[in-house]
Amino acid sequence: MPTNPRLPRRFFRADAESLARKLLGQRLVRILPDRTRLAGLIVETEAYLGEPDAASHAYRRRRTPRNEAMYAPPGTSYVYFTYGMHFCFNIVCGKTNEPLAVLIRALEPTEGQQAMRRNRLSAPRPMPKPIADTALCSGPARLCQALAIDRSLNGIDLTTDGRLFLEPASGPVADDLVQRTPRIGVAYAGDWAARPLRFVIRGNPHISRKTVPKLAKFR
DNA sequence: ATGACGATTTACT
DNA sequence: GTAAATCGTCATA
Repeated sequence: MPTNPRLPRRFFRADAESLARKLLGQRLVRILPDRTRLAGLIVETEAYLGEPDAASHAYRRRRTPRNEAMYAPPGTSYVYFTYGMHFCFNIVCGKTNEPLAVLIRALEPTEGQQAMRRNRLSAPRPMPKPIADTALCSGPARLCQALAIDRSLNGIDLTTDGRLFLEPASGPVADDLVQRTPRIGVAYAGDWAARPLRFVIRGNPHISRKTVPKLAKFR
């Protein structure tokens, strides 16, 4: 049976800012072990620029077991565990050995919302009320939970793997629909905290925050 | 071996 | 608006 086209390797062979911009409107697809297909359109991303970027896990070319996947070829996944309970999913870009990545921060769910909701209702904590569609994948850890993305998907090749990949969706998002803001949760990064490296589809209800973050304290 | 911290989310005032 | 949850990771020693 025919398989849908995917974004090819060359799509990811780009600097992090360009890729973060180009990923808006593209489709992220997750196939579960039972063959359930989950998918959503990317509506929020953040670029992490590697060596010079104080907010990046690869700042000063730091290389540890955790972030090893950042040094892999473009189109590799980088999934990391944080705050003792959450996973976040990135797409590695640039060239091999150049630790650039784009964090996927929110999706507009398009397929498998029922299964997503089921995934969200399990760990780490049950939720009291039904989850609105706009809250299903509106945050980097939420979307990982909804799509059942965990450590087992770290370092995989998104251009060939059958479990997690990207498909081209509606054409490029128009420039006037793209809004840039500072990145979320990187106040520790000094000057880099203020750089407008977060990309969102303006006004989309599935993004993680409604308002532009204000700059928190330095240190 | 130890301790400080985190590319977050949720509940609660 | 503030704080708790929760533990792998990494720098330091």
